[in-house]
Amino acid sequence: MSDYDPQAIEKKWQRRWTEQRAFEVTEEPGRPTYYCLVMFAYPSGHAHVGHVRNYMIGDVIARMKRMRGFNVLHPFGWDAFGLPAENAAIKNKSHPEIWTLENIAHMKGQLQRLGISYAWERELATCEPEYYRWNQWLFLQMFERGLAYRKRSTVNWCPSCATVLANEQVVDGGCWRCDSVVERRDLEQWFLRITEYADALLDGIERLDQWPEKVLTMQRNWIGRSEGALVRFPVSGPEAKLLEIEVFTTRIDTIYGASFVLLAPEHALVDEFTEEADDPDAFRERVRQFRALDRTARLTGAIEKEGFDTGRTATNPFTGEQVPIWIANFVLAEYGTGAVMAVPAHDQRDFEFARKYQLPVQVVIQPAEGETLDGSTLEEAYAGPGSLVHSGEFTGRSTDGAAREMAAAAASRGIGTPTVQFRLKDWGISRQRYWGTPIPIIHCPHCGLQPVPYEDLPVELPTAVEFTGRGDSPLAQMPEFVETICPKCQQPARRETDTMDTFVDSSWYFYRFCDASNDRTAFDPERVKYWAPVDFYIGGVEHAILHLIYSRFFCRVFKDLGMVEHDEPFTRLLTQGMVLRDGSVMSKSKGNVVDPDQMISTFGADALRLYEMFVAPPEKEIEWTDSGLEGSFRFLTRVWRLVTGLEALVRGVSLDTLNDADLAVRHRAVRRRTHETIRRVSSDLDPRAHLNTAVSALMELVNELYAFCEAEGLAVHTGAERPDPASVADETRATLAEAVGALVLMLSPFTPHLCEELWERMGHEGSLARATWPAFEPAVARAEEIVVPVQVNGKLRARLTVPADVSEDALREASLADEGVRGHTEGKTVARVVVVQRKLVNIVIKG
RNA sequence: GCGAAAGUGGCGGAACUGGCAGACGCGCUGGAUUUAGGAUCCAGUGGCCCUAGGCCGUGGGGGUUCAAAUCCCCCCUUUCGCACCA
Repeated sequence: MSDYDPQAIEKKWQRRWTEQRAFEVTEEPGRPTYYCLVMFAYPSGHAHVGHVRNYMIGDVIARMKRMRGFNVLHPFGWDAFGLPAENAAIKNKSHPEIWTLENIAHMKGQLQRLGISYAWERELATCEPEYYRWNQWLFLQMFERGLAYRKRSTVNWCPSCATVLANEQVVDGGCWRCDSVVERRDLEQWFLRITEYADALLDGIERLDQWPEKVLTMQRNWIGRSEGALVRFPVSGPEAKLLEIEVFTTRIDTIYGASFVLLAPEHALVDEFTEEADDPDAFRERVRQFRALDRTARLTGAIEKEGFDTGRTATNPFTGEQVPIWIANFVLAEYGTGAVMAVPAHDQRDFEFARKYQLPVQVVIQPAEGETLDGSTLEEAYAGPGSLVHSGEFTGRSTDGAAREMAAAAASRGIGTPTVQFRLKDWGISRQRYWGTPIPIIHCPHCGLQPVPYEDLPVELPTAVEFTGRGDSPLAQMPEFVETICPKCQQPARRETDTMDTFVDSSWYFYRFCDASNDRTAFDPERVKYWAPVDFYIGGVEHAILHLIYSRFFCRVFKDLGMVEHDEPFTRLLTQGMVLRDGSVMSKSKGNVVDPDQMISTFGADALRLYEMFVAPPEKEIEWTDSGLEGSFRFLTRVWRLVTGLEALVRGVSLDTLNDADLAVRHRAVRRRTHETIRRVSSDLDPRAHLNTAVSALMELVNELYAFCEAEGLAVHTGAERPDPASVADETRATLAEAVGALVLMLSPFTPHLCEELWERMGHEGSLARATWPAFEPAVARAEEIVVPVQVNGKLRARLTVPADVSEDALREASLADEGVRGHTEGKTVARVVVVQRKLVNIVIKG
């Protein structure tokens, strides 16, 4: 029987933490700081045990760091703008704010029932004007610096969400949120010039040595830097019309093999050529067909490569030869210049195209070894290194360095320039929806785009809005919002009715936490300097390119504004694995969600917390199992029985008199285990963040203490009776007091309620939240005797118990003399004895 | 197709720097306690051989080494990322 009652204990301590404001923080100069952050939450309604895992990892780290003397900032907030709120409002004929605030209240309750040690006084929600006014402020700062600008462009349009998506939000041609097939639309849009920082963002990756390599690779790919050259091919035709096709190539070293030029169907010259074609209608129709091709298929390469001859030619500026100009469906208008030089011998796509349409294939690179390549017999393009052939004055050069040299040559002849291209595009932030930050711009028919004056911020979202679900922006339908006065000429003007992408909100919230209630600026740079950058950031890998690249971009903008001093916002990143059930991610639609409240009411928050930390390392996916949770609960019951059973014995016992020299072997063994556990748990938590093995070590300590108690005749293991302190030796009581104290302290980041309760029962004053992490004493942990395995030819044959300070020679002699070993060495020649001090002996024999 | 990570008992996982493979937990088996069940406690639990004892064993094959889950090469599988980016 156990009287462990998690519900009562958890309620008691949660109330006490709140009353004592145990986790609120202020700046304390001179103390080391630690900023532990979990990605804030979208208030979708209910947190499930998958979300919760993220927060628990953060809480264990935060609590541990606090006990190790750090001033820990561990805040939480809400990524509260976004489409689901609006959709729910349309469906329920309600208001997004009502839905959002209700969800926040519910989820906050869930988190509080888990006993997470947040600095709740810094809680923020991005839908509050007190927050989003600073989005507007930052937007205007960027507008002033040309980092926010407006342009007409073809954009990704999600028909279901009725809004624009950034490139980063299009996944496999579908909307990242609802999976609808993304369409193309031409719209005037606001962009943030993230490309200005493309090189800086790429270079910064090199210094992110505490980020998972996987995330860095994804960011590198996303930025997609490639060095190459722009080269102009003059179009042949009437001299009055000097047309040129500019191509981007990374392989200018193959330009002597460029035997035709390919244009994207959307290229500007295509319309020109259409008009001048022999049969403009037929030409136009073919172009139309290409342009109408499914965009997803074009982007993913899922279409057959096709093209047609424009009938025009251009001059290869290096060879002077006339090469045909074709239009090809696989050439992308949005990358480079929308035109490419085709070198079929050395590019597989061009090769397939050339073979299909019988276009010439000229080999200009010969590999150093193997057969000599021949354009007429080639079976696939050769893209490797080699030396240049048929390349005019460059013949004989190695591909190594030739590209740089030839780009320079192109530049000096005025036919091209070395250049760098990025796959990264500027970030389109306009959204034609209501529930987001209004873009603080006024369109004046006379003065053009006018920023809303800083003193008029925030531009607040009007509350009396109708949600029709019609698809156009609700704000655009509200004359009282739209109609305004131009701040410059005082004439009637119109407000911008688009709102900002919610990723703007989440790109700097970690700074706002440092100074959450500031109503004069976004944040005080001094306060951010005190806490930031974030030391440990924990969240899902799904944000590897979206949120994490935008935040790195904003960090640089703030640095240029003189508001932050660091280069990177997040020093260490941990991407936690998802919690699966029946092999798939938990979701409402699959009906496989595990509700934390239900688990809490059965087993308590502590058991849930422990289970999620113990089952696997934080980075790994885990499969939810009820029996695993039961096992964790069982362990906590064991801890409860052990500590409450010993409570009277250890209360008030001084550890000062503990001295190994006076102790029996069995007591020394317990102390050794205690300190060995302190060492292991400490390093498992920090820096390794292997929370699962830290828990294992604590379980081993508990097992050892049970065995010790049984051997000492202390009947705690059955819970049958509580020993009388007067009948137990002082050494035993002190040994147990040390062990149990360390156990409760080290377990407390995982199961804080249980440990607080036990700590109090053990007679300690004050909350564990402010207690000190146990100190590791190497001298105690060091064993006087060690067990050394002895191998013969690599096979384990004996274990020797020897003094810890045994000499190499003595160990060798003892090994050779061991009876079990001699059975294997008898009559053989010992060729060699490998002795690894304190670790192992390996005897190598022959014959 | 390219790139990265991973593959260890019935299951989740451990083994940190090349040094006792399987810690810890789940599950299972046996025992104690109990009217019974549950709970609890104790013991056992990689496979094979009848045992003492031994042999085999970290996806498969090869290699380096006194010694390999760990390092190298080839192959297989899974997961993730990228995918006509010129």
